[in-house]
Amino acid sequence: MKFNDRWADTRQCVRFFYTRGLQRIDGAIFFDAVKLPPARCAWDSTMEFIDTLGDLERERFLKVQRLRERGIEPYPPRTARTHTIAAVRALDERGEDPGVVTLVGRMTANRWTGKITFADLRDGTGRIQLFLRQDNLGAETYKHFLKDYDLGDFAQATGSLFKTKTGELSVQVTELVMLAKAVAPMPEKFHGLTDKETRYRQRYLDLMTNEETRGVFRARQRIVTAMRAYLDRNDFIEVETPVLQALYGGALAKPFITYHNELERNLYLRIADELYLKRLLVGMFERVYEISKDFRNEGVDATHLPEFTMMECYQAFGDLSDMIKVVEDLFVECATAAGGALQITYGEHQVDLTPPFARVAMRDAILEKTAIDIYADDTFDALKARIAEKNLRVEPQMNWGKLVEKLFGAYVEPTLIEPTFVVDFPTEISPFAKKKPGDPRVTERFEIYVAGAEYGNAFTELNDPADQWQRFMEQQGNRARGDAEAQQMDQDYVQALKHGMPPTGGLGMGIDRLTMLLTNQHSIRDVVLYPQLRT
RNA sequence: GGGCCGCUAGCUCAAUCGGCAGAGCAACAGCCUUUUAAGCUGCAGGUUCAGGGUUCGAUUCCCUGGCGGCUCACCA
Repeated sequence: MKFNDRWADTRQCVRFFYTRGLQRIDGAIFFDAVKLPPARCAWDSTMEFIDTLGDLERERFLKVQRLRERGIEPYPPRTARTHTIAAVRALDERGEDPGVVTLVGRMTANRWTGKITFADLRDGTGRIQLFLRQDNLGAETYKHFLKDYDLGDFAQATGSLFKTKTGELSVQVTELVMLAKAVAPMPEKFHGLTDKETRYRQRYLDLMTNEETRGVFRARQRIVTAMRAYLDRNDFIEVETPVLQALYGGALAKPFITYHNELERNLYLRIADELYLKRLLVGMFERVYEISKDFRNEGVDATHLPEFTMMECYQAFGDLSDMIKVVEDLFVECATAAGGALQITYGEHQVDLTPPFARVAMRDAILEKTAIDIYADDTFDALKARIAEKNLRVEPQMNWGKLVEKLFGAYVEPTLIEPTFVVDFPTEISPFAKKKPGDPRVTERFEIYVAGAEYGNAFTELNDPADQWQRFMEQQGNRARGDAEAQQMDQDYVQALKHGMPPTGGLGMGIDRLTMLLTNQHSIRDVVLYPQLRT
């Protein structure tokens, strides 16, 4: 512990306040710690708190105590805001003068020139300049401002609007109130906070410092709102399905396992909403959707997090072509909400999101890029050879569908820059999609690709209970051969299908990745407020 | 999981070949009544991620560990 003069000063100040505050004003007690009561009191715990502070924080905490000594509460319970900063600016732009206004916000910059200080005040809606002049505030208040206010403090400023000689809208402050003293200093104002770990772990610092970060998350909110509005408008009903599931399913992925004490059994965190949502169609809801977190116990990188946000929607009496329209509409709605334009920049790519989007069959796309016909007889070994060229891992249990998927991912996916629907996915990797009429090797399924990445996945949903049962059985076989992502048999789901599910189109879209695309962010961690980091 | 890179003051970053650990911002003591990353003077601020090793001497070289980033693999 450092016992420098500043620190001793803070101690004295704190002790002074609390002895007085606890009605123990007594010269003997005041400076004689031995006579303080042995029981823990506010003074003790405040002392312990001070011991946890760094030097700069102690300096600021000293100001907290100084304010209290003078009868000023540094954390008052209420404010008297009359306008947001954005509202004041809007009035000004219309040429209206609101008269005396009271604004609240965080002080983010000070430029002082003697008996005048220009300060920046920022609230959730914008930034405005405060003009603090000794002549307006009075010498004592002005000195109090200089001594006790720091960058980062929340303050309330009252005054009238005027333009400085450089033409900047400012508040001529006549009254200043501390709303919340910041004990810890803000990150540096010019470079801001760049350390990525700190930005993710202490997101509040990132948000208070970096305008771009706030912009990304506001855009994300607009994207989700636009998506919901579109689905609501088109008679999709928003529902909630279980996160904790006795049997997980609906996607090919590894789950998180948790344990229920009273039930004495394992439960799984859902990997998809699909099977529960489609049961609702059996129950005769015609259009349902859910926007929620899914969990997959897999790798963490720039496009994968263990928890991520998914939108799934299902439309009874619809099919793949209806989902194509939903996807195209959603891209238009969300892009408009996020940035206003359908022509977007993503990294080095310029992309036009104006429908209709291109369509290509998986076979044709692979044929074009690799000269391999996945339908030819010798396909299996040829696929393996080409995949080996790419240094991709070929597991012995991989079937034709998995090899096709690998090849597609390596040779085709990165080349799909303009929005493209890829159709006709292998049946083996599409256990919930209806087979294509006349060609049981592939399904009525598409994925939408933009800028080399996938943003959505849709099927004409499989509603034949016998076929579904067989697909589950095949998955069981895959599992037996070591495929950790294979589906478990879901008898109850098959039972539901036995009661009849209407012909249905279904779609899943990753909200995080869509937000990445529309905000030009290249790590999923930058579009999730609190991303899981390694540890 | 593999490879590469990084971790220095509250923040952003320096430190030559292994030779006294520095600057800007923030803070502190002052000056300055229209500033825009304000300016000026002064002062203070460090477990150089942790532990070990080599060395007269380690921020620097070596080893181990921690945390992170990028990338490859895995994966929706």
